[in-house]
Amino acid sequence: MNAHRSKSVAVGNTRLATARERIDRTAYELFSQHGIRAVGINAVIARSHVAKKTLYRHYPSKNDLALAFLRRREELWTRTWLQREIERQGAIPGEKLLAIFDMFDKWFRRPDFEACSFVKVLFEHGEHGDPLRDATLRHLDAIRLFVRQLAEEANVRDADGLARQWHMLMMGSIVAAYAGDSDAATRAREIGKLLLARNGIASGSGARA
Amino acid sequence: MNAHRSKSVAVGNTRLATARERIDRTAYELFSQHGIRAVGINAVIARSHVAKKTLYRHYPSKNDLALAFLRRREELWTRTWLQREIERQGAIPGEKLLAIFDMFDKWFRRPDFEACSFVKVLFEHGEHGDPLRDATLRHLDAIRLFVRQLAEEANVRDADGLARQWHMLMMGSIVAAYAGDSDAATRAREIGKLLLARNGIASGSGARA
DNA sequence: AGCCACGTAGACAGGTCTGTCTATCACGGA
DNA sequence: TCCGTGATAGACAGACCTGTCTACGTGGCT
Repeated sequence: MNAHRSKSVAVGNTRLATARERIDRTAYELFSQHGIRAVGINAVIARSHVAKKTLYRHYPSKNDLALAFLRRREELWTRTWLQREIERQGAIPGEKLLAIFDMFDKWFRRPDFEACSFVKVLFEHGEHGDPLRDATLRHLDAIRLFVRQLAEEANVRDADGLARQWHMLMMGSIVAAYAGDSDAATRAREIGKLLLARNGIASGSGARA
Repeated sequence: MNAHRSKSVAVGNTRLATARERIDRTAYELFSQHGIRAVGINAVIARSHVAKKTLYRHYPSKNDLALAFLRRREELWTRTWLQREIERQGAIPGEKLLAIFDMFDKWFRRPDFEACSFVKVLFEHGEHGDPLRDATLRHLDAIRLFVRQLAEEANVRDADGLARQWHMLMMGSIVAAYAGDSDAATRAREIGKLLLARNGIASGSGARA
């Protein structure tokens, strides 16, 4: 598949990559920054230097493009960024869980921080029956299940319960950061330590790693 | 002002109230249920049985109507619902703070629960410079300041810090509930008790009031 | 050489939304 | 009685957005 220009040199962002790749990357940039509703198809094709017909060949509708964006977001944000980085943490029980908030802290301080796409899309397309809503819920579930794995590794009694509380903390800190509190991750981490202590996990010193 | 039909009988919802009142009530219903973006001016005028010209006489633009909706939301939700109900709680330190989550629990289980309008609008109109964003942030601040008052009443050391953590919990539970976890308030309440204990407040038994 | 699949460029239809404007009605006060 | 004010009903302009369609170009494969 991807004949013709598919052997294009792998370059920066928009130069000579496949049309498909340019679309995907541009949609990712624009959707994650401004949300899905706010970005029109015309903005995507203009920024990716692609003909409208080409975009609609690869994605029959904007909805399909949005679903592909969410999949890519899980690939890049959840798996490659969050999970991969967490997995290289030490094995002290609870260490990985707390490390989530250390990563969030850096994330929240990025100048282009634009909140979690999943939460954002959940509120943008929250109407029941919207396929985007359902997809978003599945992606949020994936994150929560990852947290549950970490909780199981830490040998807590009710791993699912802790994971749901932890996930709630994560989302709460994202909203707080989005509302302007750039120390939200630190505050959430503090609460996380209380939760770990309540579950019989010491979780080292009081200071941040 | 409000001549002519202004002395209309105070009735149910859309019957014979002032045009202004019908607009306000309809905008509140529709905006709080579906969000601001999703509801068009035409939907508001249709449901409130008002001429488009009348609406634009009272509110020069949809933006103004949205700002008025947010003010009304603070009036009805924050002040009349949340604060008034909390203030009639007992005076045991931390009792009022925990009562927030008892109210949230009922709120989350309402079949028409559609999340917090402020959080929703924050994500819908999050672009920097949008006047709706700024207004929303002020309304969220008002809630947080109320929580801080409660924290001060409870004599905690860092009332502002606790209020910010508490507010984060509140928003996190709202997102979690919106994502389908109807027990989100109970989970948040549990965390709240840990926070109170850490601040030297006993907070009664383990069971819910 | 010639076909074909993919690409670009952009006009266009059809829909929706905001906000304006016209025409008409009804009530209260001078 | 007649005027003014606010209300109704709805057509309309203008913007924008999705998705279709036409016209054309070009490189690889047979």
